[in-house]
Amino acid sequence: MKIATYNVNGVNGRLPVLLRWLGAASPDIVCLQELKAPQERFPRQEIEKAGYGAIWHGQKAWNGVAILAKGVVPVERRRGLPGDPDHLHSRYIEAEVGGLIVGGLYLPNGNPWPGPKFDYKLAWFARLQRHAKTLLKSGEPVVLAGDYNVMPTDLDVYKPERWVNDALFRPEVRKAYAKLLAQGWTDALRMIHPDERIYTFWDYFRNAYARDAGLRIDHLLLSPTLAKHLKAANVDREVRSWEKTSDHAPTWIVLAIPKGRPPAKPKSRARPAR
DNA sequence: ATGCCTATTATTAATAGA
Repeated sequence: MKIATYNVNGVNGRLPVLLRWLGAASPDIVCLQELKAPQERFPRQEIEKAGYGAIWHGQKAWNGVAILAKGVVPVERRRGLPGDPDHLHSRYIEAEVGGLIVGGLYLPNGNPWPGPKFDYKLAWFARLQRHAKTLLKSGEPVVLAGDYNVMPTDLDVYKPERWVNDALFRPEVRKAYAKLLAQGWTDALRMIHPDERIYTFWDYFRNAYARDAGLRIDHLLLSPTLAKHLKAANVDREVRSWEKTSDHAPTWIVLAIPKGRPPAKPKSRARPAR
């Protein structure tokens, strides 16, 4: 079972790149971010033709998230996080796919710091933490995948000192990410590659990809029941070199579970005697 | 260094991204 996250940076503008990558990588489940398309302009037919069912939450010009699944339509569980005061930003969508719960997210960028956008990012992060805790407590197999807009550590930035006051690397944001992990989630890329410099994003500016001036900001977090089955994780970084490509590269994991046969929900230990 | 690139939306420029 291969699960990927990909910030496409415009699902219509990048459609040839998306379809080419889907054909080459053949993921079972994909979380997409930054559709940059209103609900009615999602390229459903082209994606269906490629063999994927889809649910999506669009928005005019900005944001937008989707979940694709090979051969099936994801069963939507929710869109938006509990406690969101406006629901104007399309940044979270959650579905059941083949017995797994998949949360696809696009965390706010938050620049500039300080300011209202940064405050919104922290507030959104807090809502994500609350919802993530609820998901963990359910004991279900869950993956939370998306563009978190945070580099968790120095190892995830080509030049940490240049980013210390950026909203993607501010201590408050890194702490929020660490606090989320401390609930019991596993950062899949880091589990497989504990010491490697791995990036998922390269700026369009300054020839960043050629210089490998990258950031690791796209993450797949696994609940304990899924983390046990993690077999591989990586970034399809060559996609970043394609024509008319996104500034992010697809990031993926492989779980050693048969498709549609998720690990059994752990039994409750404290079972009343009868 | 606050610009360099790229997309969307609405009219040739503004805004957001990270």
